[in-house]
Amino acid sequence: MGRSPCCEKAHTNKGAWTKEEDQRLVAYIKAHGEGSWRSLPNAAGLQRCGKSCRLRWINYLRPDLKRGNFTEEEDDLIIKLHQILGNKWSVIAGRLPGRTDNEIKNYWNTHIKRKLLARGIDPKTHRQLRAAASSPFSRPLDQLAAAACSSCSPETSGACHSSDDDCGGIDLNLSISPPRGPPSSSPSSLPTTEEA
DNA sequence: AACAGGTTCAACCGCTCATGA
DNA sequence: TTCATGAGCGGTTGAACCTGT
Repeated sequence: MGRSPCCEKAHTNKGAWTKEEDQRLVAYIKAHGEGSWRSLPNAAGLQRCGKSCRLRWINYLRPDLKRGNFTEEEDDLIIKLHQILGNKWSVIAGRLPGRTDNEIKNYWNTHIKRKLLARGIDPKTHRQLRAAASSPFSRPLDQLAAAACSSCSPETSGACHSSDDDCGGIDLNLSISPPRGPPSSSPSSLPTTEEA
């Protein structure tokens, strides 16, 4: 209703990015830095929506991305952070260097959800599901969080974590910090499309 | 070898938030 | 204070890939 489209759809490509598009985007950001996503496509000679460019850069082309499998430590950290923060993927991603919100969101939906269900834990509430209470794998996340933080009880863990408490060796300072450094920090390490 | 069903993940969509005029 | 615009976020989709039969 009166909402202007984010870009001129008639002249924008959609779907998978080509190598050439990736190269153009990387080259442009290398030269001019991130930002001004709306005007970037024109400036970079891309037939793409600015949003699409931003997403492609953040989720795939950024040089500081880790990629590859998540470690057990990352798994646990995601679960704990999700218990505290809920579906704040961007904030969770901010605590996991080299990981993106989209990647974590996908990983949660495909792997961790299932893992928690197998343990008899509701992935939404992080509470024990009744039916699976006797699962040999069950270890209520409440207990996990409480064990990680001596000052937390299952009932109070949420409130506790809003401070700068260091729980279980995990820095849970949740103040919003830029999830990523300046793009110009190491342009030479930009991935080539061959790597992608 | 061929097919069906399941899984993964890149990308899109629509909404809210932040900012500046 | 209000409105317009751009940026960012979370939910969802669908094509590609994998696995079992």
